Amino acid sequence: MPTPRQSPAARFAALPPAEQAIWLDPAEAEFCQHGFQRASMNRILAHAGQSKGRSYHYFADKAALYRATLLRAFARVEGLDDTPVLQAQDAQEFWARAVGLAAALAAALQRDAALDALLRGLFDDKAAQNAMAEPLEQLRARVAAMIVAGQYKGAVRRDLPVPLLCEVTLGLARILDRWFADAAPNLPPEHAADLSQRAFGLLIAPLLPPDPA
Amino acid sequence: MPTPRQSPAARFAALPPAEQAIWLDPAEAEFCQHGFQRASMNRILAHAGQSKGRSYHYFADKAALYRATLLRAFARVEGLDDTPVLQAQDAQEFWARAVGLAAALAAALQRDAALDALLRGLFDDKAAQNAMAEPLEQLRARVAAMIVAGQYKGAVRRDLPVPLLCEVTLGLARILDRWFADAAPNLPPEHAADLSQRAFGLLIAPLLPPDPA
DNA sequence: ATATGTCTAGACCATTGGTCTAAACAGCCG
DNA sequence: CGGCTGTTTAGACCAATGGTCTAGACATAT
Repeated sequence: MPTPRQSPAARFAALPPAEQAIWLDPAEAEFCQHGFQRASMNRILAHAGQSKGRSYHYFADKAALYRATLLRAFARVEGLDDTPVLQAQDAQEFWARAVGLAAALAAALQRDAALDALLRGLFDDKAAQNAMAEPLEQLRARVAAMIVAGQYKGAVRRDLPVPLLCEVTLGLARILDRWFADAAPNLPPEHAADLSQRAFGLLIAPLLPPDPA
Repeated sequence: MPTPRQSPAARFAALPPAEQAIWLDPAEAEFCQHGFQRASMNRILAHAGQSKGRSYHYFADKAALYRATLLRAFARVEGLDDTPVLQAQDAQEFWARAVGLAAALAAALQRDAALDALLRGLFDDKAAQNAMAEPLEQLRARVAAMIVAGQYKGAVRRDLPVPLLCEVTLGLARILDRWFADAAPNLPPEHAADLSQRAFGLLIAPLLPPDPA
C-alpha cells in the first residue's frame, strides 16, 4: 500500500524540458567523459546544483538518470528509417539500402560527438547495458527484423541463428565505430572517408551466404 | 629517493605458488563472479584471511591483483601455438591452421570454465582492459602477425589497415565466445558443435579478400 | 646489544551510491 | 482565515568502496 503514487521517472517526465536539462546537461557531460560506472552521481548533482533529496525524487537511481540522459541524446538522431531496408525487393536493393542506413547512422554520430561518446560508453560497459536493457532489446529486435528481411530476399545467410547474426552485426558496428573514433585524429580526412566506405564491407561480410564452393 | 627497493609485484612474484594461491584463489572466484570493477577487494581479502597491510604490500592496487589472477589463469592454457599459422605455405593451409587454432582455443575455454568467465569479464570491462593493457597489447601483436602472414599468402584482404582487421577479429571472437556461453544451456550439444563449426566462418568472413565481382 | 630494513595489522581516509528525517510548501475544505 | 493532507526539498547520515598510514613486530647484520 505504500506504493508511490507516482514513480520518480513519471515525475521527471512531467517536468518541462528546460527543468530536465538542469540534470541532463551535467549528466551528459559526466557520462560522456567517464561512462556509466565511473561517473559520479555526487559530481553530477554538484554541477546541477541540486540536492540529493530533490534529485532522488526524480530519479530512482543512477541508472534512471543514465537512461534519461541517453534517451534525450538518442532523440536527437533523426532520419534513420529502417523501413526501406525492410521493404527492399531483392538482395541487391537490400544491401544498398542497408549500407545507406549504416552510412546515415555513421554520419549522425560524426555530427554529434557527445552522442557518439555516450554510445561507445554504453557498449563498453555491461552495467550500462543493464541500465538500458529495454531500449537495447528494441534495437536488437529492429536489427533482427532487418536480418530476417535480408534472409527472405536471399541476401543474408540462413545457416546460423538470427540472434547470433544480430549480435555479430551489432558488435561489429560497435567495433568499427570505436576504431574510427580512435583512429580519426591520425587519419587524413579523405583517407578516412575512403576507409569507412570499405569498412561497411566488414559489417556485411559475415552476413553473406557462405560461398557454395 | 624513497624509491621502493622492490615493487609489490616483484615481491609477490618471489612468493612460492602455494602462498600466491592464498590471494589468487579467492581473487579468481571473485573476479569470475563479478568482473573487475564490481569485484570487492575487501571481500577477496576477507576470504583470503589477509590484512590490508600485507596484501597491499604485494599488490600495488586492485588492478595488480587482477593482473596476477588472469596471468595465472592464462598460464593454464597450453598447446596454443600460432607458429603453424605463421608458417603456412598457401592460403588454404593458412585458413585450415587458423581455424584449427581457433578451435583449440575454443576447446580450451570450454574445458576451463573459470578461465572463460575471466576472459569474458576482461572483454566486457574497459577498466579491466586498462589493467591488462600490456598483455592485451601482446595478444594484439600476435593476431596482427597472423593477419600479415595471411596477407602474404593472399588469404587475407589488403585493402584495410591491419590494426582494424585485428580489432575486428578479436572483437568477433569475443562476441562468438559470449554468444555461445549464453546460448549453451539451451542448445542440444550436437547442434552446438555443428553451430560452432559454422561460426568459424563468421570469424574469417571479414578477413577474406573482397569479391572482385 | 643495537641499528636497519622488511613486513604486517588494522585504524583511518575520502568518496561512492543511496536512504531518511524533518521541515517547508501547496492545495483544499470548512 | 485555520487546520489538515500530501508533495517536495535539503542535507545529515549510512554502509561499503579502494587505498593510505602509523605503529609496532620481526629478521638480519654488525
